Amino acid sequence: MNIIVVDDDKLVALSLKTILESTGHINVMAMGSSGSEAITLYNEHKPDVMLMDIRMDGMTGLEAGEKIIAENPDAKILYLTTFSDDEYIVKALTIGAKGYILKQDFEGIAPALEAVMNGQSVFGEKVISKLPVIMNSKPEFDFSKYDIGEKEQEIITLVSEGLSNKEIASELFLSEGTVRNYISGILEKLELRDRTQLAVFYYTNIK
Amino acid sequence: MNIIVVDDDKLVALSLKTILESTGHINVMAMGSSGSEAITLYNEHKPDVMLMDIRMDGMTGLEAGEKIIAENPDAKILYLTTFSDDEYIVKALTIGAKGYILKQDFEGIAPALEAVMNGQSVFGEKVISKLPVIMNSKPEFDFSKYDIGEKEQEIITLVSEGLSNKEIASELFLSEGTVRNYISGILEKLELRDRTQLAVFYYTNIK
DNA sequence: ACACAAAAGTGACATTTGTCATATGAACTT
DNA sequence: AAGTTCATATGACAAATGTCACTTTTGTGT
Repeated sequence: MNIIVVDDDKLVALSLKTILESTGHINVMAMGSSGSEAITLYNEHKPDVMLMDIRMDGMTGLEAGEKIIAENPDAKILYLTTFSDDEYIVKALTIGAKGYILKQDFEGIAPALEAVMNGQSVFGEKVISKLPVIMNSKPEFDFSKYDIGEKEQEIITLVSEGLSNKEIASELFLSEGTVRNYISGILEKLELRDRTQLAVFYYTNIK
Repeated sequence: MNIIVVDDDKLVALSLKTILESTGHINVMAMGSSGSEAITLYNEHKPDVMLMDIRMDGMTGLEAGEKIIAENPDAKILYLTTFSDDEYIVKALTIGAKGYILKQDFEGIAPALEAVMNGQSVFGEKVISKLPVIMNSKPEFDFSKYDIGEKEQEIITLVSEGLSNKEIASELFLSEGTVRNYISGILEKLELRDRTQLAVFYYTNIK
């Protein structure tokens, strides 16, 4: 199997080469240390798999990968990261990377390459378990930043379930007028105009 | 590496055993052919990895996997499927399976097992590319079922962006009254009460 | 040109909603 | 006890919303 290793840190790149070549059936065709180099090297050698760091000076591994895949739709790119970096996972997936594994797990790299070679996708230990969470949950909304208290949050929820003021009032044992006042305050703090915008806000930023 | 193979089809199970053992460093400790058997075998042998079919008579692989993982939180289960079966992917992920690969890809199974052994997760060819889509998209709402036309859909969208009737009217070059009439009709068809409920409906069932 | 249906509009009406100024009462300070 | 704060409440008002019966306009086929 012919691969290319791209890593900022030349020492890491070299170590990888050594480890991988010692397996006997992996051949490191070339090594690079930047995103732009990655693109050049890929086109020059067309490796079976490209093993690339995700964080690099200049062009990041993701940008480079995106370009490579745009030109070579079946390019196989396996990303390496130092710690599992939530934010990049989804991005890596969407550009069509074949995997996302941790550098530390050096024993796992060779098998991962094999799997990728066979058309599969590989993700490091904690990466996958985070996926369902990352994809669904919003960044956790900071109510306190807008000075919104407990009861107000409750009301926001109820409004966002489609309840009328009267219904919310009876649900919370408040008078309808009080509910109105609460909502009025919430709208002002969130700079919204009406309850529908509040519901929209809720579904876009909170739940 | 010690594994257990569980497959409905005993011929398949046997073929897998043969293929995998021929690699030299995979040992098939036991074989099963049903979900309930899987649970017994797992507890009896505590394999490094369990390779299991996802569809089986009686208890499915998923149910069995769920129970196994509940009892053994770091059990490593790698699912096999005949064709990539969208609906199960998410479920498999949420119960904490280590992978989801295609049976057909017999060359890929051994490397996948290696990777899983190393704590990684492996997904077959087309599985991962579907993930972002599956997780975000709702089942595709059937407007025609409610007899809701083009323009009505447009209005639903606008309402769900928080626009007022006046704004929608000017956006769509309609009079405000017409917009109201449209909304009135939509609410009736969808059995909703007001625009806020419509927005809620939108975010829960459509987008 | 006529007829017919679909799309768009109107006006009137009751409700709901959002805003605001102000009031009440309970729980704490001091 | 007087003062302060906080949550809750009231009433009045304007604006937005939803409903309905009915009209006008537009487009399409004959």
